[in-house]
Amino acid sequence: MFTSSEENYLKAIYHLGITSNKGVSTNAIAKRLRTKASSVTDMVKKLADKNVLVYRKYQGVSLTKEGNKTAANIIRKHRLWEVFLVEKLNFNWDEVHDVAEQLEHIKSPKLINELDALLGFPKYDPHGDPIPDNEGNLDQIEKSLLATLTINEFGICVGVHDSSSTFLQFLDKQKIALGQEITVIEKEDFDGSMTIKINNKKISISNKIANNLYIQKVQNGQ
Amino acid sequence: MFTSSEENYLKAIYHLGITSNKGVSTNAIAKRLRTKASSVTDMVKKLADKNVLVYRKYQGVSLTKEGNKTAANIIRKHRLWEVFLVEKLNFNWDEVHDVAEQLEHIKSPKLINELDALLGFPKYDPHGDPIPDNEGNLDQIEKSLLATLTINEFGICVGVHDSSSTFLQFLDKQKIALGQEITVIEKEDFDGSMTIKINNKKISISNKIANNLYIQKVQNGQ
DNA sequence: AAATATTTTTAGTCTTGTCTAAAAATAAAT
DNA sequence: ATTTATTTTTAGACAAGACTAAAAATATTT
Repeated sequence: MFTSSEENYLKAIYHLGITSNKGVSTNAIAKRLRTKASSVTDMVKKLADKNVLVYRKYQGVSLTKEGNKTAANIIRKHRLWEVFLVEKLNFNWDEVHDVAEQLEHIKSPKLINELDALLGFPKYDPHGDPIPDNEGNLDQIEKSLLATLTINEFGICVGVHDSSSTFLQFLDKQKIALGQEITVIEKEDFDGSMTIKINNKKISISNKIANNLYIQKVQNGQ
Repeated sequence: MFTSSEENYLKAIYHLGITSNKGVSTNAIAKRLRTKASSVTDMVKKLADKNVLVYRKYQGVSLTKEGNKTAANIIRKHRLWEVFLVEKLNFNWDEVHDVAEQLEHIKSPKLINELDALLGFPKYDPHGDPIPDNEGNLDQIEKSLLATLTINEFGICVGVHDSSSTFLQFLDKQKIALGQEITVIEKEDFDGSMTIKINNKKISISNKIANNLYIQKVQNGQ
């Protein structure tokens, strides 16, 4: 069994490990958890003793098979709780994160299995992120950042890269939501902004926005 | 804001304070929390500094108004989660306690208000214990221990005194559940056991059982 | 009321998870 | 290939919350 703190480290390392295929650095973990590098070194040694990660001094860490499964399970819980909050308790998608951070540490296999059933075995959380199954597997759909689409390409908005509440609230204001069809009308070379068609309206969005929205291409895609 | 540990102390003192109108003793708290008296003294000083209880050396403690409200709120959360587990997640009433002990420490007013609404604003938990409202008030119904009923008295089973899983499982086996009508047929002076009618069957129960079942009298009662 | 038993508190220690400051290793730059 | 910069680790400290053992206060007996 792991403490909440240990679970948070595992989750952080899992997320950071997805992008880099090298070991995850001490500093990267410290930054993500808003803690100090020295604290990370301490914890990482402890987790290595517990066989959930491999640690070589100055070389960063990587999760073992067991560590990976453990981390995926925490993320599974986090995302299922997010679905619950939105679907059953009328939370908006920008309100769920902090509560789910607490709920993810509750220990009860029955609880999470029954919750999964209550929610109808969802495959994605309210931000479009996939929910790992009990074995830690998650199905990755083919999705592209909106910024990478070319003119006339279109698809369904299926996720956000940044899930900060400021970004999500911005999307709410612009009436941009998951499941909507988006077509690229125009792209500006100068600042990377683009005009898109959504809800049968044309709106202009900055490059930063386009780099934080995931689209599942419907046509012209691979 | 309080730590989980502080909350557990407040809850314990609240429960112990209901019976005794004197200060709650250090040892009583220690026993209930399965900890040592010295640990209790430490924590009690800290809580006194936070103005949730009054502490005088060697005289035990009592909750302040604020402490009482805080404790009631934790119990409110605990019992609402218990209802959720039974009503929505197919938990049996003997399985909910440990999970609710974890869930009660989750911090989110919106979460608990929405949960309350989802459950239809229940007034009692699965063991028949009343759920405090947001102000910490709880409605106490008139209930008596089955052991105190006299022959031919009858009423509805509305709660259990002991909510250990062994007792609850015993009740399941005997097909005794909340909401059922129970009539006292016979009482044995020798050992305090009694014969009762329930589900149109006569069964014999020990004094210990009768001392752990709450009945709301329907007739002959006050 | 003195003697004994019990309860409570104090004093000091331990573990977990964090921190700061300094040392050591690695990476980058001239 | 040295020097400089960055990253990482070590060493030592601290707060929270628990513990043991001893001292002090309160209760109970006789």
